[in-house]
Amino acid sequence: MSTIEDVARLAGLSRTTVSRVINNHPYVSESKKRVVLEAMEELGYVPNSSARSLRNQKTEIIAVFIPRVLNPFFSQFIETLEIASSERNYQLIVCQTQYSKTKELKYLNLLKTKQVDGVILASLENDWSKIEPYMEYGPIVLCNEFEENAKVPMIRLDQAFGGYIATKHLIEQGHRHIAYCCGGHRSNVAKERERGFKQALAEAELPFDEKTAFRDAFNIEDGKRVFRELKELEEKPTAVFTGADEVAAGIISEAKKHGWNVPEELAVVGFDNQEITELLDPMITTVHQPVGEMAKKAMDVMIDKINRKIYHSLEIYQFPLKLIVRDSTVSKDLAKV
Amino acid sequence: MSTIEDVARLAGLSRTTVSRVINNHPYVSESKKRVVLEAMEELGYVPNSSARSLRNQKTEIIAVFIPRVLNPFFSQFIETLEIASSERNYQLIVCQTQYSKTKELKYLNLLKTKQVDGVILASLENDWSKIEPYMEYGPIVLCNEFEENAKVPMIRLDQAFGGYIATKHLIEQGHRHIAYCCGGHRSNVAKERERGFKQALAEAELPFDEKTAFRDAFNIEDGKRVFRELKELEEKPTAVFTGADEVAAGIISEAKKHGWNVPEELAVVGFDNQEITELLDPMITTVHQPVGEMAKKAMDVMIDKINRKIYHSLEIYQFPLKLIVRDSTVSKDLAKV
DNA sequence: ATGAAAGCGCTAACAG
DNA sequence: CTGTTAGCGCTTTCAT
Repeated sequence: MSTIEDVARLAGLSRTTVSRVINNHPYVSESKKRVVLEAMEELGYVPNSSARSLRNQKTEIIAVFIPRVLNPFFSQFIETLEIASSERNYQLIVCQTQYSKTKELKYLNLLKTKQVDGVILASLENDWSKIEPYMEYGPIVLCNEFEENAKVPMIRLDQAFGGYIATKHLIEQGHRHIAYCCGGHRSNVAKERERGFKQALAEAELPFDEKTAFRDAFNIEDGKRVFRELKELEEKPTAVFTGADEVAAGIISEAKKHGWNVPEELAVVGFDNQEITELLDPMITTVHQPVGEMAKKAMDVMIDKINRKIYHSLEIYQFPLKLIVRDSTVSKDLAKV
Repeated sequence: MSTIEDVARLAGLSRTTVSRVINNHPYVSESKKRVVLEAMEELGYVPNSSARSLRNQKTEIIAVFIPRVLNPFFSQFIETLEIASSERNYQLIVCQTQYSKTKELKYLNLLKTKQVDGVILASLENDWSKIEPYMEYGPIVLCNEFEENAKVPMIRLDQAFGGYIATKHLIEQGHRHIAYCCGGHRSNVAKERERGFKQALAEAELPFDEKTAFRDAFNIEDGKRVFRELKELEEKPTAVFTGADEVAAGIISEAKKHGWNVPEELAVVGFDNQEITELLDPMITTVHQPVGEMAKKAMDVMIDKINRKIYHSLEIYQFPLKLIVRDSTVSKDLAKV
């Protein structure tokens, strides 16, 4: 492993000059620059990043917190975020909190130990009061998940609107009793969706039925379970709003297995617009979230915070959601009439 | 940000002693140890990891190369790998090569610049001769993807066996003309599967039909395209072997849209045993891969290489594959008879 | 059992 | 335009 010293010696110059060449500083004559470049080439020299990090107090690494990668929403998020970070010459450390407060706190030490320059939180397990103190050590940006009274940049989606348009669509299809099925008790994302859901009901003067409200549905299996509970109910809903396409897919798949017709006997809306929505029969009506744009924005904001070194600043960037109507809410036969 | 110096001063001791306490070295009296611990606590001291990395020539970070996270096989891989690394107190940097040679090479510089302690390659774009030189700078471990004549640890799955059992199963169902549909021309994983596929055909004295061989199918869209090409053929196959559940799902979905019955008119086997295999109707017959075990083993081997500092060592760890028979190859009606 | 001092590889005042 | 020098925060000989 050759060092800057070796390069300097071979080039017959000082470390400073070599450093200047590496960092593209001005005031280096073309001739010496060439000599340095040749020496670097000959030695296969590359600057040691630990040394740079120590000296510059900057690692060029960003950590992103998510519950888990396997959740397609988060895979998609990570996919774009990694591309965005790579384009900006940052590396991305992925931290899976697995919905655990302890893990989240443990990973936050990356900021304290200066192993990363900043943290993008796409999920939130602890109370904000537990997180906030870490901002002394570096920028934290909230993305997707958010917190009403935190003074940090937040990149969010208009979840209330998402809940609203999906529910309104179901009401327009004539449904009067719509089950609510989302994930995360503490999650503000879920709370906002619920708010939108309730608003749509209220506007149509429909009551919210707590007996058909599920707040712990995250995956396919949960969806299947929800359907099984639903079908045992006295007063069965005719439609269900879900907070994830996987949950919707689970409900639909289980419903079909029990001989129910979707959407005729049970209409289902998903959330996220994942690939499976076009794979199932019926194809799933869902709410599209601009995950990629959100990820890119989060990365830009993060890098801005790192450069300006101002961490406590309330900035809100909100992206719109869009309803995508497919067959799980609108009968194909009906359409033909 | 307090440093080891601050702690030493507050404790009225030397940096050396503080360092010994941090690293749990022997020869520190209990009393002084307590004093140091208290001082650390009071200052909220945490060792700076850049300084440690520089001094110890170790970052405790591992990079993993995959084409992209969105591919469910790789999401699953990353999910387990991240958990495994976290358990061993390593951080994981995710690098998406996006099937690009240039990107792969660019990311390999992480090893050269000492930003990571090692690289786990789960995909491979460049010729091994381009990769091998980087082993001068740190360990490279091959996982999933492999290379016949590389002298490195390889953690692999018995892909030839996977191709073999899936194909044999189709033959046992009476199929005589089976399409081959996999991804990656250069990939040894794909080549091995093809070898297994051909072996099964050979044993049944069936010919391999190059006209129904697709070697560029990776996702749902590709699957749909493959079906559309298949159905225009003069001599249509009655079954198709695929290298990914997404591809299988695409084929099945498109086949159903065109009014074909699966498996009666076209039987389909997937690969990976992803969640969607149980979601579609028919549920997809597939080959289960022990991704989690592979990931864990890769992490263990990597850490062993880092600690022993021996990089060029040919070690092969192979995990078995398993056929999971569902409805996309065996008619449900037939089963009832 | 504890401390003084050197040095990991790099960058940036400062001086010239 | 170039070089000298100090120091980022830590660990580890080598003394004592």
